[in-house]
Amino acid sequence: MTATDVTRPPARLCATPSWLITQTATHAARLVSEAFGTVGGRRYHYALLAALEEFGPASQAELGRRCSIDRSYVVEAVNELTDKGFAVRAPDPADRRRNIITITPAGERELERIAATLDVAQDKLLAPLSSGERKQLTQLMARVLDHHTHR
Amino acid sequence: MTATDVTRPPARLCATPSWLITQTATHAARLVSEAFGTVGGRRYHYALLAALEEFGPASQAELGRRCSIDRSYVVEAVNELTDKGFAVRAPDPADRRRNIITITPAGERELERIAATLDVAQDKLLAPLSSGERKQLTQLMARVLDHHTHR
DNA sequence: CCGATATCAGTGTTACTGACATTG
DNA sequence: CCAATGTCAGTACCACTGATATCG
Repeated sequence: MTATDVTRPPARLCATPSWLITQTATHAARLVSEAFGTVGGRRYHYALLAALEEFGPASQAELGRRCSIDRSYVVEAVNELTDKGFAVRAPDPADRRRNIITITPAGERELERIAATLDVAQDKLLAPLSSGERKQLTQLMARVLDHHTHR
Repeated sequence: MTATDVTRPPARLCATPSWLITQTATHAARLVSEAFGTVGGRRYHYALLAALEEFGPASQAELGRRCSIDRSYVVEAVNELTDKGFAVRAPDPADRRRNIITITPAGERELERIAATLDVAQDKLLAPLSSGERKQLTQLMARVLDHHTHR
């Protein structure tokens, strides 16, 4: 029995989804950071590169909406991507407020490299769950998230 | 169809549990903060009060272990709880390194008040899920979290 | 001497807010 | 005039690290 487990959390917390989710998110963020090593790998790079690859060139505002990243942070992340040669920033001739961001071949290779690294981290994160349970969890979370991003 | 939905996230992200979890955690934290209003209500207060109520008086180190709160943050949170009269801090005569934290009657009332407020937030958070699905999600998350807190 | 405790100071990430100039 | 865009400065929350003094 674990009746005397000094690390056992209060029952109220274990029954509170928001606590479970925020706690697990902390572990998830740590696992992902560790997977990237301390070398630069921002978590946002993956999201932005994935959006660029799937939907093609886009403005910074569109990238922010798709990836739920604040505009001010998109600026920094795109700076880093262009610094490393993973994306190109160019003014949009049709709308001079916008920048058009385009992924480069090096960026596509980086995307696949990050994806492989991330896969390992997902496996560690969901280690105690079976394949079917992982799919269940993913689908439930996707529905919750979709509900909140569509207001 | 939502084929032209400008807010649709990349498919890669929707299939990445760590992204789903961290994104949902952000929404959860926002909902909980809103529920507490801007009036003081740290998220930690609930965890600490719940631990004190369930396990009785405890040292700050024990509270930190049970609630997964860093020692340095336990100090601040306990300061706030004692300032508001929700807990009492007293030196442990049996071990003079320790402080013994005890919940007060006002703290127990506050705990119930926060619990009711939190219930509403949980309902908003999991709005798109049925009762059975909410239980499923909660149990899956609890197993993942348990795995990582027990190393 | 080692380990645990409480405290404090400081850092890094990230969400958010507000301001601003430019453009549609 | 209003809305959107890109940029920047600043704030808040919180996880984490390290230092320190005290005590078992």
